[in-house]
Amino acid sequence: MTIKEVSEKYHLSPDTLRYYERVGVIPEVHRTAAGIRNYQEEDIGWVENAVCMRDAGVPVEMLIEYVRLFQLGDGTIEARANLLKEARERILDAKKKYDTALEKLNYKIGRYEIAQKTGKLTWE
Amino acid sequence: MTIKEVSEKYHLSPDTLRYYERVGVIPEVHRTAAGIRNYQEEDIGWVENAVCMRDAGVPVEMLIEYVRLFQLGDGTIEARANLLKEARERILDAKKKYDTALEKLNYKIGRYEIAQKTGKLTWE
DNA sequence: TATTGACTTAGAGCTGACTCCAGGGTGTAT
DNA sequence: ATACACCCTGGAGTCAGCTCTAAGTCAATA
Repeated sequence: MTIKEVSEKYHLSPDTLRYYERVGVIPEVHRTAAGIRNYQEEDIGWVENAVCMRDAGVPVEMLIEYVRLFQLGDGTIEARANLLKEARERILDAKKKYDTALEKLNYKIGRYEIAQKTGKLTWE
Repeated sequence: MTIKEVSEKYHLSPDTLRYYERVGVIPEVHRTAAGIRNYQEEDIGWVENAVCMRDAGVPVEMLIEYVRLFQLGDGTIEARANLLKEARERILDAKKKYDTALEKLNYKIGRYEIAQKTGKLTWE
């Protein structure tokens, strides 16, 4: 799969894919004899993972660290597990904040819907 | 309430509070005769709201636009309601992505817990 | 064979959201 | 009255995470 195909499949630019590889968010991608990136299933798996984690706000630094540990082999299993657990905690914390904001928004939107009938907000 | 007290209450720096005011994330704060910020309940309400929305990833630009519309008065009620609904949609979308990432993480962490007993991951 | 278009790298540039700094004013405790 | 912690502004600096540019390579088509 070419870089363009992967970029279209995962809605990120070829530049971003190259950037992820360059800084180590994903390991080095397979190449053709001419040096052109030729994404294998393995590479695509890493991309999919990176996109998923980035979408959940996991920092690039953390993904880089995970890949680094992964490449060091089985001795880093515990460290990697801890990293994953930390990522999970961050996401759970962020989700709580999202819920707080949603409650506030729902309340406000409710008030606005009443206001749209009367033409004015009675209090803020 | 001084800027320092507000900053401690909401865990953001005085610089950030001044920045929010300068760019319009919150309306102008009340001042003492000497020109020192003296946050009233009203001002604090805006700060609380800004913190809550920022924590949920609502962009600064959107908060600025809301404050701008608010200050234009009742004629902007519909526009403000739409803005709030857009914010809600964004947050809901982001939450979905967080759930996808959480599922992935839970699955992986489960595999790592098994691996920690055997000392190696059998497949990746 | 010449052009087109997608690929390559290294490195510079951009955006959003702060964060810091210089130079100066304020307020209160000793 | 002087020290000290706090406050002010305008503007520059920082950081994460991309995004773009220049200069060049390669494969396929007219």
